[in-house]
Amino acid sequence: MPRSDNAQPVFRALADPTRRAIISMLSSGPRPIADIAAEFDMTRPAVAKHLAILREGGLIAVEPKGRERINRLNPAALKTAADWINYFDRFWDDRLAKLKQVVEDKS
Amino acid sequence: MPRSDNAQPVFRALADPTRRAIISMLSSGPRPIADIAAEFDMTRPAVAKHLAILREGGLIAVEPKGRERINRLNPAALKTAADWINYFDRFWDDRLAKLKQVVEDKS
DNA sequence: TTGACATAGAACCAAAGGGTTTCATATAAA
DNA sequence: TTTATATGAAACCCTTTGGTTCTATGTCAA
Repeated sequence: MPRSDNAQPVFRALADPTRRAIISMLSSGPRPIADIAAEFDMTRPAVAKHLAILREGGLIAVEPKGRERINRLNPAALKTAADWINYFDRFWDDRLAKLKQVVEDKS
Repeated sequence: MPRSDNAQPVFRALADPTRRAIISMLSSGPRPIADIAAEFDMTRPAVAKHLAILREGGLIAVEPKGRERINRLNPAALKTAADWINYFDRFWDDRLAKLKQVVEDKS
């Protein structure tokens, strides 16, 4: 029986497509806000709000660098959500397939 | 680069704690609505709305049975979200630990 | 067939969410 | 030191969300 309360900020952060896109984007490297905002069809303050929510979920960390604020992905925070979801794997059980996949990815 | 668009209904469904609790609840067996609603401090129509959103995410299926409607968990739908999240595992890489865990669980 | 039960569904409401514009502030560059 | 840049933050707006109450409908049981 997974506890979801502590997972709430993470699931909340993941619920918006823009925020998921930001996560993808930051997986290729840290970026300042304006740089991120440039990729979306919305204003910088809107993106800043999304970043704040991602921060609340622990999904990104911010490092001030001069007048910029560099946003860096913290993928480990996804584990909270992954743990919750993966608990239910046992109910449709494809553990063998998963084992296979993990082993193949490793090679 | 994970595609998140088709995952939207699932992530949306997972974003609410009540809905995650319903998922947990249904993992121990299918139930009619009133039965589910009895476990929460809210009205039955409120729970019915949550069930509708879970249905939109494909997370539950409904089978009419007489005057009841039995809600059954479809855990496979969680795979959509799991795939998206698990993609980022490579960025904090504990693949060996995961392999170990999967193997141990299997035994 | 009449009455109780399980649910659907509409109408409504307050709060949260996702966006905007505008203004303030700190740092870098001229 | 002045100016431009990167961001923070407030105020506001419309839509969505999560909840309610009330009413309607279909099915089971007397």
